[in-house]
Order: sequence, then structure tokens, then C-alpha cells
Amino acid sequence: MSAHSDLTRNQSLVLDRLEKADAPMSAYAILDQLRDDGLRAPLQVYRALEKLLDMGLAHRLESMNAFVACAQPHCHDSGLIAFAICEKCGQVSEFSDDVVRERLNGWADREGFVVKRTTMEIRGECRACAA
Amino acid sequence: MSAHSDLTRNQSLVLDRLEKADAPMSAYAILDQLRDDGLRAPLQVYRALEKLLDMGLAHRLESMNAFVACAQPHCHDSGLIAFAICEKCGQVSEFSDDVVRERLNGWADREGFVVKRTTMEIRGECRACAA
DNA sequence: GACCACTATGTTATGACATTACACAGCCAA
DNA sequence: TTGGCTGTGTAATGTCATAACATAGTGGTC
Repeated sequence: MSAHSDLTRNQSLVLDRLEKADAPMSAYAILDQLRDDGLRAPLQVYRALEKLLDMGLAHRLESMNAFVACAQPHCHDSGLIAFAICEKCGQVSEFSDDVVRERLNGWADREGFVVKRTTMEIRGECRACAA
Repeated sequence: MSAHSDLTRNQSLVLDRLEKADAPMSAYAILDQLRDDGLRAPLQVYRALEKLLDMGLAHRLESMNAFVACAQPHCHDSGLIAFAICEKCGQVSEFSDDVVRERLNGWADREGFVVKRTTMEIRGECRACAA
């Protein structure tokens, strides 16, 4: 499943936990589930998460202060990712749209704005929950 | 400038403060600046902010847990707003793009996802700061 | 092998952001 | 004048995130 060869112990623990979750998890929720594995302080989780974000293996959902594992192995490559978050069941869908990326980059170019990071999050209800 | 006729006292205080700021403010920063006006507890600010968000007079920037006054009187009408946030000077630019809105709505329609709220935030450096 | 730089780790304390719970006051319509 | 609604005030608490400091492994270089 997950070949996290070059990850440290803490990073592996955190990523595994995220991958097994069916909804975004807060750092403290992750911590609670990893007590038995020896983790005790928030910082241990936050440090692991930071690296995972850097490596493109996890995402941070700004609108809910929570984290998810990447849906696809190299989804960070697609440049700009949008998230659709169901507020009922918690499920998160990832997708990317080249046209949207184009438009935002176009605006930035015209304005002389140097983009570092873009977050796009749609809150609502997924098909199943809206039915 | 601001005809906040139908606002309560606390709401007016908070909105005025936001409008005079040249960068996003956290709820606690707002509170600190309104101590002299009689505000003492975070909740007084959060309650005012909630109403202002509802009325479309202010925005919440999810990626920095901060708030800004609307750039234009009725900018919520444009449906979907993107924010470009300069990490150096703190300045925030608001803009909307119909094509982007189209694309996101298209995705949602196809997926059967019922959209409640969308946040789009670009972090980086504005032209002046990037120079 | 001794040294040094770099990265990861563990722990405590603290800071920053947000909400719950409860009590009271004003306003307006039935 | 009663009851519902909205706003307000206050204290306590809950949730999210980082600073500061100490320790330990790893790998390169002389």
C-alpha cells in the first residue's frame, strides 16, 4: 500500500494514520491515536506533518484546521488542487482544473503578484449526503 | 464612507476597525483595539464578526485566521471571491472570475456536490514587495 | 577514529484562536 | 403583559499551534 521508505518513524506513523482515516484529522486527533505508539506531544505530530506537506504526501485543509493524506501519489505535481469537503460525512474529494489554474495565474501575472501557495476549498454536501 | 445604519453598536465598532486597518486582523487584535470602547471578551468580537460575515460586509481569511472588511459594498454578490494575500506587507486584494466560478460549479454539478461556501486564497508577494 | 554539521527527536511551557454555558436587557408582535 | 427574538456581558473552557531547550543519530571530511 504505502511504500514510505524514506520516512522517519514519526512521519510514517502520522501518514499511515491519515491514510487509514476516512475524513480529515486534526493534529490533536492524530496525536490521540498515536499515544500507544509512543507519541506524547503535539509538536511531534506537527513536525511530521510539516515534512509530509513539504514532500507532497499530505495536505492541510485551511478551512477546518485539519489534514488529509494525498489522494494520489503525486497529486502535488498537478500544480493546483481544489478540495470539496462534505460537512456532513467529512469526506474530501480532490481535483484539479487546468482552466482554473490558468485564470488564477493570469490574474497574478497581470498584477505582478508572485504566487507561493494557493488554497481552494469548497464546503458543502456530497451527493450521498445531499440526497 | 460607511453608512452602517442597521448595525448594532458592537458590529459597527468591529466593522469600522476592520475598514481602517490596512491588513487583515485577528479577532483578538480587533478586541485589543476596542478595549477603550468597552469591549472585554473575545465573544463580543466573534459575535459581531459572525453577523458581518452573514451580511456580506466582511470576509474571513481561512488561511490566516483573520478578517477583512469587504473591498466593495456588495462584493458578496459576485458569487465567488478570490483573495491574494501578500505575506510581506499583509495587503489583501479581492477579485472574482466568472470563468473560475463556472469551472467549479461545473465540477460540483457533475459530482452532485451541493456547494455552500467556497474559499480561494492565494498566498505570495504583491508587486511592490516582490520588486 | 575525531570532529562537525545536519536532521530528527523528546519534553515543558506558552501563545493564539474559538466556543460553551449561563444570565440579563431591549424590542416588537400577538 | 406575555412570550419570542435578538443582542449583550462575563467567566470558563476547549482547540489549534509554536517557542525554547536538551538530547541523540547520521553522514561526510580531515
